[in-house]
This record gives sequence, structure tokens and C-alpha cells, in this order.
Amino acid sequence: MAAGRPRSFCKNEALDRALEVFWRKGFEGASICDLTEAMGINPPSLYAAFGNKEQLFCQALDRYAAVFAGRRAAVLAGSSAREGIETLLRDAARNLTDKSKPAGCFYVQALAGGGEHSACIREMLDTKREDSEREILQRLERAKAEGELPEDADPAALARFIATVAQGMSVQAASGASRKNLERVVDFALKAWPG
Amino acid sequence: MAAGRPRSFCKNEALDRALEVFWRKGFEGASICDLTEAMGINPPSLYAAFGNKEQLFCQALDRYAAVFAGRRAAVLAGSSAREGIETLLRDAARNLTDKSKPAGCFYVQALAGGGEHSACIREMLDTKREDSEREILQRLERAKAEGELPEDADPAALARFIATVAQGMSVQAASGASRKNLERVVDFALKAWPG
DNA sequence: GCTATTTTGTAACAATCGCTACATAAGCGC
DNA sequence: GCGCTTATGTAGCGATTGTTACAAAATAGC
Repeated sequence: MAAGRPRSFCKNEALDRALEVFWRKGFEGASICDLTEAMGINPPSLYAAFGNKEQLFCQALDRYAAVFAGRRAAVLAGSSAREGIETLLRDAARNLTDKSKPAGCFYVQALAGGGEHSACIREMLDTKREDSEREILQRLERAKAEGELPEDADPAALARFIATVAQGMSVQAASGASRKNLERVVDFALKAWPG
Repeated sequence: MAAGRPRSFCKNEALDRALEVFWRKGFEGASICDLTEAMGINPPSLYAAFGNKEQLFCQALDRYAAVFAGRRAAVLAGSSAREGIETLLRDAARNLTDKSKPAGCFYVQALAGGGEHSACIREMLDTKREDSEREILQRLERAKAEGELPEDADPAALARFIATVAQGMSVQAASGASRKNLERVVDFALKAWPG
């Protein structure tokens, strides 16, 4: 098996750099030139390693979502659904205002940012959204079965409410809200918890 | 005063067409060609009437926001702050899923959609956000003064919570949520109302 | 060292971007 | 009618877009 000339850059590092550019500038706003400059490579290397701009975006989105999926699963595994959700939201309040990264959530930005994304990107967005909503929903249904939530609780509606608040928090963060402000939003959201 | 050749199109109608293009495609995604085609005019007419692409976007945003500002003021003028806010959110649930227009809120899309908007656009976004938050806040402070809200209520935090939910609802709508789903979100949000 | 295979940098491709020069058309006051 | 002013359509500007040919460079197996 002939190996050929070895790649001179780390694919994951380059992907992280690309992610940050997309995050700051959006899909359309990020040019190949912006991307290659940040990634420290030339166009042919980008296309050889990642396909094209759309596929690069998808891979960046996938990588971004994977981090949160792991954290989410860990937090939700706890004994109390309510504590898990609260931790999720408070983590969000911190992460969304982390000054070492662009404000707000990259995923929500891609979701809400308009622009007619290609089929490849839309599928990825849909899949990730369904994944996260399903995980939260299942945790809430478990809580209902275990008696943590009352008999008349509506786990699906509660899950959607939580997702809505989290997405709204991302918009708030993107427009400059502080962590403290987001914490107060979480306080209010939790007042709507059933029981 | 010499009047010159009269304009052959209605400026407001053209602006509405431009608004819809920006709404569907985003600022960067909407090309001058897309815009002129939808507006039924040629580039020189666009530039003569609206300045340039950025300024056209700003004027479209201004027009869009003015409609909601009027509705908001009317709804908040009622005797009960709680009823006013509920009406505001239920109106949003309906408007955000109005199938005759792009899903979600154009303003939130511009706010959340990433992309490094120019100073002109950012100022406009900031101004509109401050306007709407201030109006809601003032209404809540009035409610507190009048005893509708308890002594220990925090109008600023409540106002931010409401704005966050509304923005989250826009993201939900943009990703396909139905009006019924958004109504359930409103139900939950109102459970957090103080008192 | 030779060949096969893959990556790299340079350079450029066609297409599209936002925008405008220019001549013509259409209205006004005289 | 004539001048003045403003809008219109055509046509094209330079710049940037996403993407790729091509040859040189760097590895592995023989």
C-alpha cells in the first residue's frame, strides 16, 4: 500500500479553525480565502481534505454538535430530570457568553440565520435538532414514569419549551446579553417547571 | 421647481419585495440580481432610490419593525400587563407561522444569523431591540407601581425572559414548529409569571 | 534509485458579486 | 418649442467568488 505524501496539517485542528470562521461570519459570509487563511492551508488542500465549502461546513457543524451531545448525555444521566435540565441551561448561560469564542450558539445561528442552505446542510441541522429534542424528551418521559413529574404533565410540550428558551438565550447572547442576564432567564424558565 | 421624470414604481411596494427576498435568503444570500428581479426594477433605479444594498436592508428592516412596533404599543396599552404580554406572545405564535411569509421573524434572523453586518445595520438592530425591550420594561414597571406585580418582582428580568422566549419562538418557527407548538410554549412561559 | 501515490503551492479558471457610466426617455417651468 | 432635472435601460466596470489544472515535492514499497 503506497501511502503518498503525508498531509502537512492536522485535519481536526483545521476543522476547528474553519468552525470559528463560519461561526463568526456565517456560511455565506465566510469566503474560501477567509477559511484557508485561518486554517493555514491552501485551497487545493482544503478541497482534497473536506470536499467543498458546504461539506466543510457540515463537518464543522458535526464536530461542534458532537461536543454538546456528549455533555448533554452526561448531564441528563443524573437521578433528577429537573436538576439535569437546570444544569443544561446554566451550562448554556456560561458557554454562550464564553468570551474565548463567538457569542451565541453556532448551531442556532445556522438554524435561525436565514439563507437557503443546501440539502446537505439542512439535513444535518434537522438531524441534530431531532437528536437533542429526543434526548430531552426521553429524559422527561422517564421522569414522568418515575413520578418526578406529575401525572398530567406534558413532557413533549415541556421539552419544546426548554429548547425554545435555550435557543432564545443564544439569540440574546449573540446580541450582547451577559451571563448574569442569562442566568436570570434560566431562573424564570425554571419557575414554569410542573409540580 | 423642475420635477424631472417621475419614478415608475412604488417605493414602498419595492421595499416590501426586497424585504421578502432578504427574509428568505439573508443579507449575504440575497444578490442585487435577486432583489432587482423581485422588485421589478433595474440596478440603477435601486441605487437611485435606496442608496446601496446595506441601506436597502436597513430600510427594509425599519419598515418591518415599524409594523410590529405599532402593534406592540397598542397591545401593551391595555389595562393588564399580563394580558398585554400574553396577547403579544400569542400574536407572535400566529405571525411567526403565517404561511404567506417566510417562517420566523426577520428581525431575529438578522440578529441571530451571524455574519459581520456593517455598522449601519448593527446600529439599526441595536436600536430596534432597545426600543422593544424598553417598551415592555416600562409596561412592567407600571404594572409593579400599580400593584399588578408583587413588590419583590424584577421587571427587568421578566422583560428579558419574555424577549428571550419570543426570540426562541422565532428560531422554533424558522425550523418548522407549528403554531400549536408555539402556543404550548406560550402556555409554559406564562406559568413563570410572578404572583 | 525507481515507480506509484498523495499532497502541496502557484496560478488561474469561469461565474458572479456590488455597483456605475452613459445615452435616452419623460416629466416640469418658461 | 426649449432648457432643466430626474429616472430608465443597456451594458459593462473591477473585484471577488468557489473551484480546479498543473507541475513540483514528499512519502512507501520494491
